[in-house]
Amino acid sequence: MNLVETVLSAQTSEPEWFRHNGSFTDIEVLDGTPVKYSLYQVGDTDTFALKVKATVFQDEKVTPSLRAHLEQVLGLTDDLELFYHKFANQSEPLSSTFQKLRGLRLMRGTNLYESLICSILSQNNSVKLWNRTARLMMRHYGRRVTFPDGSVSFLFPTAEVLASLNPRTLRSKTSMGYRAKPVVEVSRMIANGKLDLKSLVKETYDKAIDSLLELPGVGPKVADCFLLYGACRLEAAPVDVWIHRIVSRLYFGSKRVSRPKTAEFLRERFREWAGYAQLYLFDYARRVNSAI
DNA sequence: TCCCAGGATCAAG
DNA sequence: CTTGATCATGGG
Repeated sequence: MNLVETVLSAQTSEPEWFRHNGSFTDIEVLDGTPVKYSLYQVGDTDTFALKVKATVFQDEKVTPSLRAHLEQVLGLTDDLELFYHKFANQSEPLSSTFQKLRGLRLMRGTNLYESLICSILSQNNSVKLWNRTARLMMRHYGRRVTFPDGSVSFLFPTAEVLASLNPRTLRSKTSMGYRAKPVVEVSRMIANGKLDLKSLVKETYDKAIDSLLELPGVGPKVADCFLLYGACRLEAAPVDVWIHRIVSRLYFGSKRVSRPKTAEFLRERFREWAGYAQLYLFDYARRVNSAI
């Protein structure tokens, strides 16, 4: 496990965790109650432990829930060694990313609605900006929680609350630009029962994609983002500008390939590891300057 | 000032 | 099925 690389990889469909001198902090509702937790890694990449501290109300027993939550969010059961082994041959360009990124895991969200909205916010936006937008949205429209240690946090707003807003109001409060309209529209579809994400993600990949593409503000990349990070569908490979560039360079001799074909290529080549391949290529392209 | 950021959408070719 | 213009917003 490489916790720092994993959390800082910007590979999430939920707002990034806060970083505080060596440890990360996040809030999550577990068993109906907000839990604030901080964690850091001890040991090295191959032999490690995660030290977790939770701030809870009263004497709630959150350990089992928190453990299960972190296991899912950090992909702790993903068999990275199998992944490395499967694509270890030198003729596979992906293998050149393994050394630097060893221990990088794919983070998942745990809230379908939040993942979908954040994926919409991320379109044609920088990670920094869409995260700021999401935080503003939480502060303005999310439930306010005061933890026993005195700290105050805001949860992600519900679909009902965002559905009740005028898009222009949402836009002026959060500077999310033209994305306010689809955010409100999707929220209304969920609030009035026309859209059920839970049943949507139970469909096959192709069917789920088709349904998602009918939603306002949701195109191929956002749909894949939601399926991969929000719904843990590891066969999805979102193609953004970075992936588009690096895949064209590494696999097509820098020849221009369309985005749909890039996505299709990744899915067919890496199958159930397409999401992970995308993760490693993305991180490699962004962090290793000479890669592009 | 222009270009870019984890794009989507619509009109034309 | 591909290309171009347009869409807000802040950073570089």
